[in-house]
Amino acid sequence: MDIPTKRPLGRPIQQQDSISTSDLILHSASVLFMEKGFENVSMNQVADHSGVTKATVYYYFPTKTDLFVASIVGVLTRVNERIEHILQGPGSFQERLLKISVNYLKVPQIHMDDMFGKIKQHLSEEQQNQLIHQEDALYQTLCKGFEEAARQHEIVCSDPNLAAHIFVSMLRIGERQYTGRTKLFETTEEAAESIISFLWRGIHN
Amino acid sequence: MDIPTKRPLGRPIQQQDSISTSDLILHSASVLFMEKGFENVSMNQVADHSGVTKATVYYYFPTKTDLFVASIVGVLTRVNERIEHILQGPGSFQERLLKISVNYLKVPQIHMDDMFGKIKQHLSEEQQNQLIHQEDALYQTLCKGFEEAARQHEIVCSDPNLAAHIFVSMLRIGERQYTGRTKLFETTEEAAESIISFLWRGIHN
Amino acid sequence: MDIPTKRPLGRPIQQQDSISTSDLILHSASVLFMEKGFENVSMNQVADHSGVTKATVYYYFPTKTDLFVASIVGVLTRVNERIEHILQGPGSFQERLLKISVNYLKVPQIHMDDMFGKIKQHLSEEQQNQLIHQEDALYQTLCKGFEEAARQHEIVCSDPNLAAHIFVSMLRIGERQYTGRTKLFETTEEAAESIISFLWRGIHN
Amino acid sequence: MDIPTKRPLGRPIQQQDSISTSDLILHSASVLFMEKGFENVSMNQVADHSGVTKATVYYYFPTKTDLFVASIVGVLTRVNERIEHILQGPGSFQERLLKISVNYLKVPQIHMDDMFGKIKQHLSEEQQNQLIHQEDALYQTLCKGFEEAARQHEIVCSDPNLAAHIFVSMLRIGERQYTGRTKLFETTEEAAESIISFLWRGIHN
DNA sequence: AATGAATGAGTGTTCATTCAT
DNA sequence: AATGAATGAACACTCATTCAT
Repeated sequence: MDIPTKRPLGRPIQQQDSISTSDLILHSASVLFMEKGFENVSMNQVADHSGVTKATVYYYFPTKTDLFVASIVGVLTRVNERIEHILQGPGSFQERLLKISVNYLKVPQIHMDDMFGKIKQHLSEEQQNQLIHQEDALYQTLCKGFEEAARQHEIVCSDPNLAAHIFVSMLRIGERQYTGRTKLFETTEEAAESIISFLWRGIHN
Repeated sequence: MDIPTKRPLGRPIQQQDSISTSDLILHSASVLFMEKGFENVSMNQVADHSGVTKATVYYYFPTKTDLFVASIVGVLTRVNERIEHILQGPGSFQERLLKISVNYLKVPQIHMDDMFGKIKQHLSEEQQNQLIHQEDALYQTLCKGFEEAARQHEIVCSDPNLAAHIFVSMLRIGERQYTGRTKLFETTEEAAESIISFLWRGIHN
Repeated sequence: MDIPTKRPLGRPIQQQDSISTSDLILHSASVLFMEKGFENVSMNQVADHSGVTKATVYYYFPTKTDLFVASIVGVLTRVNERIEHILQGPGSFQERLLKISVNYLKVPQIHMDDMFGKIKQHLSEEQQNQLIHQEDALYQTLCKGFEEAARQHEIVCSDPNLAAHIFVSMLRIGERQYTGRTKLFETTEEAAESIISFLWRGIHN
Repeated sequence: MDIPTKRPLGRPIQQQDSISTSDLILHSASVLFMEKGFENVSMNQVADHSGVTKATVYYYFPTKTDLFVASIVGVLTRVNERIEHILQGPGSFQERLLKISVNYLKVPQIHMDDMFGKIKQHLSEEQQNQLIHQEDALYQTLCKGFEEAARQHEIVCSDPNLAAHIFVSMLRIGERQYTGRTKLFETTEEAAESIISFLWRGIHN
């Protein structure tokens, strides 16, 4: 019988340089939500994964959807920052896009739009807006990247916003693991390269 | 108070030329599953939507996942037939692809791959295979279309399989309704055209 | 896909020397009920085990309890006949009792009285009486055996009815398989002998 | 219409010196399980009988079988203590055995072995072991009683373990209420005396 | 004689949420 | 700040039974 390390009641002594309980929960939540999706994660699971009790989770996040929104917004924010950083870095546009692709593909199931369609029903308008806003920010970052690249004549692109969306959409196929017999790509890197290469050329003759 | 037309117990009087109960359920199920996703549809909802009792649903489909698989396989099969039919029809490849896009986009949330990632956990290996097989069939149909078009020199395409996947991936952005301020497209047709046009050219200079 | 050998509708051609459907069901039922107990056997299981449909089971037995009573009465009747036959056979009383014990112990879980306590709640008075009557018959058969043996001075026994009940009760310990570390008996025969021997020292003169 | 005193949501106001909810449930459960048997008691019934909701029952006992095991182990433990206490008390062995019998017979359907056969299928190995262990403890207590009595020359008994089992087995007939016309005993006390008397003639010297 | 289709009432279990401490 | 105890509503699934064929 292993005694579960029960926290004493009351406010715990704040450990120096230990992350706050709320961040702890947020982190657990985003991991779980991204892995399993909204409906397949229970507040109990979040609590267990965080090492706190369910009531504590509720202390910080009044509802499950609040927790969901907060955790996804957090992830999107970090991804956005990462993309921005890469875009402002060195290299040709194609090289930077490749870097983004690889990074993006390594975040499991970040493709929020998939979720949104089905999860919308659970969210308040306010909560939807929060998510949409954050997602938009991400697309705008990419959009600006395409715009700048067009201005520099690195690419030809009449609708950079569309390009941004199509780019993200295409990335998704890099995740396909379950494709029956013929695996599409061997590695994340290969996937990224193929996709970028396709994006560049299209199928015209 | 509206009295719900309750069926009596026991076997109902055989109605001539009315669709079978099992097809009725299957239809309700596919509508609901595609609209809300696996977890957000309860067997009770399917039953209500079909106008039968939950027990009747279970009479035909032993588990929820069985119902899910059966209904999705049905949808995929019909979509596949439709695509095949369009591909074998008249018009340039681009025109036919456009037709497919419009059709495809009108089926709400047919994008199974999104689901799979999260739903996998609920399915037996056998059930996963069924779904994968059906999805593969669809991609193969498209793949053949790209191959043939390449042979006819309508397009240039070194990897028709990849092209098929990318095509489907791109279609997905046609569904984006919730994109905050700037709606991407006004109509399904416009979406289809923009996407096809992008697919054709890519972003190269 | 194996096609289940579906019987055609309507009355089947009566096979010569094939047992009647009703007996078939009765047999399956008694096997299942004795193995798992009343509550753990569903009408569906009985139907499957019999190779007929549930509706057919209901055609012969209007309710589950009716089927239960009929099947148990059948078993008890056969056991009673068997005991009577042994008692009227050759050998000393002790030898015949031993034979009964071994036979009895090989019928799994014939100890109806255990069941009765819990199953009573499901049975109508009439059904309870049927079972009780059949059980009584069994005890009376044994009782007469003890009486006769006392008259023949093979045993000393002031209350043969009590002796009969105690005898059956004792037999029950022969079934104990799950007794933790120390198994009580190695074989059915050993169990029967030990029990009879114990019983004897209680009824000898 | 009697308004059922509904508890409000959330943690209830701490009542001083009132038994814990978990004990309350345990008590209800053991009463019900012993009266009706495992399968005929629903979690809803346990909840109603305890005056809590089903969810509360699940708060303390994760599954029905867990509740069952916990409640039976509790009963067996208490019975064991009671027997031990009587055996260590004053009086001849026969007198003490009589006391045990009367006590034992007043606990309805404590005869676990009956249950086990049928209930096994629902229990995990671990759970079965718990039950078996507790039952064994009880038989060992009795066994030691028989051993000690033999050492004191109060009885003659070559196999005290067998004697313990047979003793318990015999007690069972004291419960027979449903024996058709001829009731075996009028009172519990009479039953106990008859059984002990019968047992004695089997172990006297 | 035997069946296929349907049902109503339950079962065990989970979950998001609430509240006194 | 954090918790333990409790709830109401739902969920997937089962079962004995009914009835037109």
